Amino acid sequence: MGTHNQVGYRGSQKKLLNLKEQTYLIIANHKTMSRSSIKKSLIVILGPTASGKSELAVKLARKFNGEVVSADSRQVYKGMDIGTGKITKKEMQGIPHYLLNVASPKRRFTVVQYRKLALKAIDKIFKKNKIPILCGGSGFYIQAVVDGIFLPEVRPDWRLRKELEKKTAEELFAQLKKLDPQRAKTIEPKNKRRLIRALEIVKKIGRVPILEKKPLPYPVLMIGIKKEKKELSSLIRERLLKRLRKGMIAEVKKLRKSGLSWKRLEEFGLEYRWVARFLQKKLSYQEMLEKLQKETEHFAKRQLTWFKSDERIHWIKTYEEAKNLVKNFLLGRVGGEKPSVSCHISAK
RNA sequence: GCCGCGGUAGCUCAGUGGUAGAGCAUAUAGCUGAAAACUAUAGGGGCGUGAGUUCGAUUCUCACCCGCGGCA
Repeated sequence: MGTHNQVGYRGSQKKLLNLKEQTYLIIANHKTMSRSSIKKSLIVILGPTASGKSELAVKLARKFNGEVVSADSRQVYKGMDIGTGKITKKEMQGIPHYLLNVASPKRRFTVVQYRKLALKAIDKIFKKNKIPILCGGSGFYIQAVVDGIFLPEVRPDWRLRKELEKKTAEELFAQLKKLDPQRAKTIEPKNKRRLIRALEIVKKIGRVPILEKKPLPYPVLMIGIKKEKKELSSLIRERLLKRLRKGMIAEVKKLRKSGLSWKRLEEFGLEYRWVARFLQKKLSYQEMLEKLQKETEHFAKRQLTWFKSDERIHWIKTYEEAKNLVKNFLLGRVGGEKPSVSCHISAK
């Protein structure tokens, strides 16, 4: 858990905020919300899968002169469209979208790359005097941008990882404990993937540095789409059937043909994992449907677990609510009871 | 009707003469360069029914009930 609080951020941010608020007040007074006077700020749309994030983002972008930056760890890949529910040209309604199709599925894309590209995109949008809308369901990616997590400059070493993969979690944990007891204290002792990464860092730079965070220097409004569990489950079902009708299985076949291994498809999870298993005749069509439904519901639950602890998020049910939030946010008086910006960890 | 196999957690099944386990499901949580990935925690069972053997039976014996397969 985040025990290492950076109280320092709070203070400096507050100062920043006050300055901003004043600016906004002036704008509000003059009732001149013209493009050129909009100050830097970021809107984040998040929520569980199938909750309707993309649509909301486009609507808000049209209303408030914004552009969308995707925060989806799978939509960054080219050729993965139907299975990831990537927005279509038509659905974009002329609103530019960034961070879609920026990577080849043959290579592994990571948060660090995402963060760099996303910040670049956001900057580009600011230069056009527009409002960036970060939209997606990958909590880690959103956090990387908004809280500015700084991960150690150690690139993945796949050869080393393959070596370490052979060991058991117990062995890896023991090794880490010896080399970096500090990190060993907080790591999940049975999570091989994390243990391997930690050792990778240790072997390169001695120890895993304490996580650094540098929140964005401008206000952020986080909006979460709230859905009842039952409704979400039926949304997932409908969407799944729609994807199949649109040719999701053919898409996976095509990816396979383009040279992706079954193992790689497995890694993508959900639609790609289960369609791949179906294509390998490891289960029936019906079983695939059932599995996919369940797994997607689980995924949605995991997403909510991730977002739940973040008190900055304003949970909404309708477009109207979102619209009002954004309006007030841009006027500098967003939800008085809730700080629009606060340090993620200190909120815990 | 006869023969065989089976009846254990919501489901699929392990298992033992000293009152039970796994996977999945359900609920909950974590997350330091794979995050749709990866990892963990919890609840839940008169072991088909009745009798017998035994200090003790879910485990052995018998009868019965139910399911599946074969023979008639």
